[in-house]
Amino acid sequence: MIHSKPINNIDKICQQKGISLTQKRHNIFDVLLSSMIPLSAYDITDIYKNKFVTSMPTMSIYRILEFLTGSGLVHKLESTNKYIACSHLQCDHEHTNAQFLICNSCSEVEEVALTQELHHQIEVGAEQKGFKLEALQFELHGTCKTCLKKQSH
Amino acid sequence: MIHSKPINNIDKICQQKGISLTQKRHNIFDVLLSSMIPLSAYDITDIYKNKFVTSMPTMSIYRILEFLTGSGLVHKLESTNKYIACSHLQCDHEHTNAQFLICNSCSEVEEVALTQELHHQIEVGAEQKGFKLEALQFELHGTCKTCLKKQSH
DNA sequence: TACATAATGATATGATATATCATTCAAATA
DNA sequence: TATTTGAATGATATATCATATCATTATGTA
Repeated sequence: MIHSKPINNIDKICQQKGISLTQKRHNIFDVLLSSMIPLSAYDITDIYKNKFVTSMPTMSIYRILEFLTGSGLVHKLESTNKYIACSHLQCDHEHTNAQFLICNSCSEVEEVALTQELHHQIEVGAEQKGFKLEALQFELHGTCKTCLKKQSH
Repeated sequence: MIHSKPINNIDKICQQKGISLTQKRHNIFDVLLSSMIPLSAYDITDIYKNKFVTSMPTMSIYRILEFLTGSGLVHKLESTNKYIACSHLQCDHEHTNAQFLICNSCSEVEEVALTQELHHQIEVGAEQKGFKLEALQFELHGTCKTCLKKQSH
């Protein structure tokens, strides 16, 4: 179990950042926040219907996911095509350099900030090839602590 | 233009590695090798038809791509859902740690070996979280040398 | 209220991918 | 050479992920 603690002050954060969080956007964020594992837009559709009784079209969910990822509240995992709430919203630093430890066994994800040091090294490596990096997002697949323990039994 | 030089000794390499490269697998590999940019399975379907006159069902192409990626001859870019021929087949080292510089402007990709140093750092960072890494694949998005030059004009 | 703009809904369709069963090919052996 | 067997490929259906577009509704402001 590598899930991080819930975020309760999302409204305050959004107010500070000037992000307009409608009720529905808030709901989608809540669905992601309540989930132990990343969800697809269609997963969210199903969970939303159960959780909020009323249903939302998947296309609206995609739109809201786009808004939430654009605002930095949610990340999209490119390697699995799933979405996850940012677990570093409390921090005041930028989150353009995220590193995700994705467990192939239980699907849980831990979000880790990339160290300045590491980021710098990678950037310099790219620069040597004449390549200008944009935001980094590393998706590291493997096995989490809990699943490793289970396997060793 | 960051494309690497073509690989002519693919058959010899496969023989050495014990990879059974059928004509059709060879053809798919050729399509990828001839392309400056990563291709989707459906892209390959179209190109294959033109290049080899006869057509191959996309599902067969998926199967062959699975074989080729499993053999290490081809990489799948998770961030774009496209496939690319490995450009380090000549080398005798393992290619479990690849880094791709993906140009968002021209779509060309440069495959760079991850340094032992960097790999080690990342592995240790993950280990500190109790996380056991599998093969690393970093997909770095940005702008390549050529496109940067063009933009500055 | 009236207007303008942002947010959401509805519908259609495109793009990527897997599952399954049938058929063909190719190597090994009788 | 004929036969067998397993690997490779074809065909069909369908699941999954995603975007485009136009219509409608909600919200803030003059």
